[in-house]
Amino acid sequence: MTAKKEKILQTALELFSEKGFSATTTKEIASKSGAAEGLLFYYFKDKNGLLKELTRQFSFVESIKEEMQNIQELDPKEALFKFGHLYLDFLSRNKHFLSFIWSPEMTQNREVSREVASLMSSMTNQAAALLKNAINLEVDDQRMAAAASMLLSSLMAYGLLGDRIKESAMAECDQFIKIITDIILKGLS
Amino acid sequence: MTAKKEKILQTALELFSEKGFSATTTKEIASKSGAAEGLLFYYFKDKNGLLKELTRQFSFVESIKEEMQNIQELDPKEALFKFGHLYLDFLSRNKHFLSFIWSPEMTQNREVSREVASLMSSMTNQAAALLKNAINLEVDDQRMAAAASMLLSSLMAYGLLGDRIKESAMAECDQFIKIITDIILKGLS
Amino acid sequence: MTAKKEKILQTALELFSEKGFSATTTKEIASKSGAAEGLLFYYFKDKNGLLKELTRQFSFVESIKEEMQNIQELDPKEALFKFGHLYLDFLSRNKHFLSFIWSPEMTQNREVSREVASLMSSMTNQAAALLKNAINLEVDDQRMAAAASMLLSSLMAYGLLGDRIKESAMAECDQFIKIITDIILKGLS
Amino acid sequence: MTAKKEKILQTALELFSEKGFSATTTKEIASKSGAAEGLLFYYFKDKNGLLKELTRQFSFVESIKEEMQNIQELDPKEALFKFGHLYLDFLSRNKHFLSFIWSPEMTQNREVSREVASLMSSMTNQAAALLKNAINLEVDDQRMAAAASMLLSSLMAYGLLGDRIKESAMAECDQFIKIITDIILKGLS
DNA sequence: AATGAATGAGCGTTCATTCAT
DNA sequence: AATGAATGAACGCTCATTCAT
Repeated sequence: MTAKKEKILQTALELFSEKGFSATTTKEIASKSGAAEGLLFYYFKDKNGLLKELTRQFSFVESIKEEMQNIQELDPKEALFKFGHLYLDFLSRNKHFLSFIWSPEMTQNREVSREVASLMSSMTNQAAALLKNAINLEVDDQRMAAAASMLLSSLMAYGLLGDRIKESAMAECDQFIKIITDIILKGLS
Repeated sequence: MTAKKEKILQTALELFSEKGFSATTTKEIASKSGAAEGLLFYYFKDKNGLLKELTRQFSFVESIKEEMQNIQELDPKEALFKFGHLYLDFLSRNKHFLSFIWSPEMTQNREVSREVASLMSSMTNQAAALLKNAINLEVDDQRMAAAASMLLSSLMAYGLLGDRIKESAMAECDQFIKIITDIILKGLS
Repeated sequence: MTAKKEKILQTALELFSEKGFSATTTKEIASKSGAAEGLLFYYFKDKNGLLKELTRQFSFVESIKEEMQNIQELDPKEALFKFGHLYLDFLSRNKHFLSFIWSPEMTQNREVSREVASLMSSMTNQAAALLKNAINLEVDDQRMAAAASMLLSSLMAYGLLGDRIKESAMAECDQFIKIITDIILKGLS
Repeated sequence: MTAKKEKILQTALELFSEKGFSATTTKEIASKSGAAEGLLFYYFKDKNGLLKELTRQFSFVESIKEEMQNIQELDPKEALFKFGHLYLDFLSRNKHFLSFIWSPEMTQNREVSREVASLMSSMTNQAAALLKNAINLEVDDQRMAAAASMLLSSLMAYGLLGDRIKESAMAECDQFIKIITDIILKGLS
């Protein structure tokens, strides 16, 4: 992919995340990325095409998946901790884009919604698998699914809302992950 | 306040929540609320004025605080369950509006942010208090804060992201609340 | 209908006739008619809506129909002559618009084509009826239809192509009508 | 001339005739003719250059003049019929192109206009000559010119407007030619 | 000769906003 | 208080055209 195309995508990502989709103009994307406005349409057909490409790429940020390979070999509890860490990293790196993806104007968009749903589903499955490894007992499916969802949503709230809700008593990152995985594992047994 | 002004505000709230601020046109608000386009500007000066007026009357925030009054008198575990139920109801009722508030185009608005932070803080405190009542042991503050956050964020994910994440194994509402409070209480002890 | 709407229509008619549909810009129509560009879309939805309205009105130029009432009472041959005259007038008044209507970009347009077909069909019928009155014999349908078509197309060629083909030997208007009606009537008997 | 240049010209002629000049894009011409967009400008300088080159080679005009050579030797009435047939063929073959030539966006082009006028004039002369041969009497010039014009314009209307006017009673091609030549000849005598 | 990425003026259209009534 | 015709800046997008290769 050419450098100019890449630059347009990156600039669009920044602006959409910062101001929203409708509030970002194609002229703004073009001038900030140093390309002619026409080029944007030459590559992506229209403004929505740009968005589509962006969410497609974002879902490909299964760069986490690569590191998941190494995780499998760790001690189960450490693996869970490491997973929490990776997820939190991912969240903080894509903070703005995630809040963009969940905004009303995106929730209405079919393409985007589909990508997001598939991403979330794969994350939940991974979390459930790791939890299963970390405890020795059989746990019924509903309980397992709820536990996986708890893990992810607690991390998500911590990571995304972070600055806004951080109470005085709230633990630091590592500490927080340890506490919630501990509570969940104890709670499941 | 006249009925027409009220109607415009309500319609605007609905549309902003559903489609976002920029993606909603004044013409749409006017026609859906049965007012002439000009009236909107007569009352609120401009589109931003409408939004400002809207954020000034977060009546919905008060509504949940009131509902939570009578919880205190229940049996601790029942109180916790009831709390989860009320919160989930609140979330699903204001689903769109909450996602609107958190969208990029709104997070720049200081007034909105402050209001929401105060709501979340008060909910976390209440959750922590209810959890404390429901277990008999002393728990250290960080653990307690983490547990309260887990409870709220799990419910939030369940309520807000609902349609997007609901796995086949995911429990129904009541069942879900029971499972997560159970896990948290067991996990804390 | 407001004066401004009328002015826009008239200006559009002139410009479309002169330069064609695609080659005429909405900005040009707006500025030449003294209206804001937005007004054009307020009244007609889009550029095509303007065109549609124009052809609808044009077909209503059955103003000829009113004068056709008076024709019925004349002597048959005089009626035929008068009809030729009216038709020639109509052609010369709408010369440019007619050549516009038959241009490739309009022939592709369904709406326009339908209007034109209905106009032509009604003209042919009237011509056939008048011819029938002017001769006393029975004539078979195909011959009659061909004669009516001859009458109209001869007048059309005379009226529309006029300036371009006028041969030195070509008769003046009245004379021309007399000659061709005479030839047709003689030819039919 | 290279095959590619030829292909571009031919494709442009087709598209201009079908959709009009302004409504045809250079991109469309390029892709349909299998050439790169740039090549079009390399050969013809700009879009107008393409059009100019196109009008310079009205080969189709020559084609009909040649075909008309051998008519002279036939029996007068047969010659007249054959003439009508050739003319009608010519019209239907070049239908789109002729309507393109007559559209508002083209009538401004002097070169085109001149070429067409010369064609029409030569056709009218030939028609008059054939008519003169087919009847034995002397006919005055105006009557003769009118009759020739009737013949040509009736055929033109039949050929060009064809689809738009064809009434249920309208005769088939051969039949139509016979009827109108018959009417004209009878009408002249 | 031939390509196609890149350009930017200008297109049709939208929309917040004004204002006479 | 209430209307809706009227405005024009700015939007997303198209297109003829250029130019490095």
